[in-house]
Amino acid sequence: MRLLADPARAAIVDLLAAGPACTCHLVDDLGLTQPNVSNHLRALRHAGVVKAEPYGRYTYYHLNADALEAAAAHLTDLAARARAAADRRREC
Amino acid sequence: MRLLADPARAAIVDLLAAGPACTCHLVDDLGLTQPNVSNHLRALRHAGVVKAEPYGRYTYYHLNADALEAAAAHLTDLAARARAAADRRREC
DNA sequence: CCGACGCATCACCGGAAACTGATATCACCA
DNA sequence: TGGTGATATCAGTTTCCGGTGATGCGTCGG
Repeated sequence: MRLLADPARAAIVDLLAAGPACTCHLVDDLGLTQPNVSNHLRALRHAGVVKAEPYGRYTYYHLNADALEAAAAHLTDLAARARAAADRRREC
Repeated sequence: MRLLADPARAAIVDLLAAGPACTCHLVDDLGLTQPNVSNHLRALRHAGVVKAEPYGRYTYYHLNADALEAAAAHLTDLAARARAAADRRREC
C-alpha cells in the first residue's frame, strides 16, 4: 500500500479504476515514457494491486479491488482504534 | 496519505493508535533519534494526520481519525469504481 | 536565577528510488 | 518470413528523501 505514495502510480491506479486498459493507453494518457510506465506496473503487479492479462500482442491491466479494500480496512481499523483510545494518555 | 509509505511514520501512527503520547515516548519505543522522530511528526502534522497538543514542557500527539477515514474512503471508492468498470475494456 | 530537560529546526550527507536510453522478446501482418 | 509494433527488462544517471549532528528555544526544578 506504500506503492500508492508515488504520484505516477496513483495516476495509474486512478486510470485503471475507470476500466481495464493496456500499457499503451496508460503511456498516452499519462505522458510518461513506456519503460517508466512498465516499471511502475511491475511494482504494482508484484504487490498484487493490479493484475496483468496478456491479450494477443497487448497486455491489459486491471485493478485488484480486494487489495485496495484490504488497505482501506487497515486504515479504518487505525481510525477506530484512535477514536477508542483518544483519551488514554500515557504519562511521562 | 502518501505519508504512511515510510515505515517509521507507519510505526508512529500505529503507536498513536493506542492512545496519545509525547515525543519522548515515541523516541523510546521506536529506538529512533529525537530529531528524526520530530521531523516525521512535523510531516504528519502538516498533512493533518496527527495533532500536536503542548502540555507543559511536553508535547502530546494524537491521531486525527477523520483524516485516516478520509483516506480509507478514497481507497474504498477506488475499489468500488474498479469493480463497477471491471469489464469495460478500452480498445487499442 | 541557573542548570537540566523536552522539543523543534537547520544544514549536511548518503542511499534508495524514479526517470532515461538502449536492447531483447514476442505477436501480428504483408 | 521479414518487418513492425507492443511490451518487458536492464544499466546508468539524477533527483529526492530519510537519517544524523549541532544548535536554539521554552519550560520546569533547585
